[in-house]
Amino acid sequence: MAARVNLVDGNGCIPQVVTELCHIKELVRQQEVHLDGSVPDLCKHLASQISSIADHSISMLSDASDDPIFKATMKRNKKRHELRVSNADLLAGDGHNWRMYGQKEILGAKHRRAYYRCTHWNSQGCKAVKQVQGTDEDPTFFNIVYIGEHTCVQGQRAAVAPGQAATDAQAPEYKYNANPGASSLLQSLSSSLTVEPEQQLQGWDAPAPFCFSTPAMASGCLMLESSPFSAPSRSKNWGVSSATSDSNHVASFPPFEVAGDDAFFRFDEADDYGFLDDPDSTSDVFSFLE
DNA sequence: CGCATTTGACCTCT
DNA sequence: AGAGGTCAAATGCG
Repeated sequence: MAARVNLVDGNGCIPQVVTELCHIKELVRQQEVHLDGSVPDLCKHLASQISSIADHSISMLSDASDDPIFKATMKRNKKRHELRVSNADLLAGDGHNWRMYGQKEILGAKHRRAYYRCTHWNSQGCKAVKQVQGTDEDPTFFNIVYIGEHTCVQGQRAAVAPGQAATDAQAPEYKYNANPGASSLLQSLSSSLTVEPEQQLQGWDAPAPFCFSTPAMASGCLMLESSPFSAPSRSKNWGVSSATSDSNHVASFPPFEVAGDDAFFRFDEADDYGFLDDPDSTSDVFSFLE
């Protein structure tokens, strides 16, 4: 199974999560939170992921009203919902069938934007459309923009990533709520902290929350839960190197590689704030790899 | 042969 | 006028 980490703040308060993300991002930037240990790649990747996703999510929440596409879309009275997903999530699909109807080079973007329409747009007049574009900063992540709502009645099927054949893997659709920005934020975090099965460490037991703390906040916890999103079919190897299929070696491919048995991980502030001050608690970090 | 994808042209909007 | 979005013929694949 693939681990999925969902962000849960202490009070279930989304604005507080955003505030905490701002703190984390700033601390990482100022190197007040620095990471050490025998698995520096893991530490660096976690820090960089948190920082980049926080940056993206924060800007998404604050700038959406200035986005010309957003404005144009709102003019047409169509609901627009944006989120960032990993390639694994893209392959797992959003539960609907989509048919690509065009691709376009976008000015200033490294990757082309693909345009998808619900396969039932013709038969049932479903108006749902989505746009998929690889992010500039991380080619393994995609920005997905959903425009309009499904009016079709269909069986839930996995969507198809650009250039990929459909998979039989079934995945529940992404759950949206009345706060698309906040929902996207949480989904961005969740998808960015996905761990592929090959990257699991052996020997860790039941999942425990991976907690982080900064001086400016009480606490935030990345709670492991049974994923509402399914892992992609391994046979598709979406984004994975062409290593032999029976190999357990994962390519140098995000989220990260993990090696070594004596892993050690801590935030410097951990002692002051009561997290990860016990060598055994290093399992808190790695347990979410299960 | 049917369906999905690709791709260049055309349309719309700012 | 330029950029983004859509159309539709060509192409590929099962």
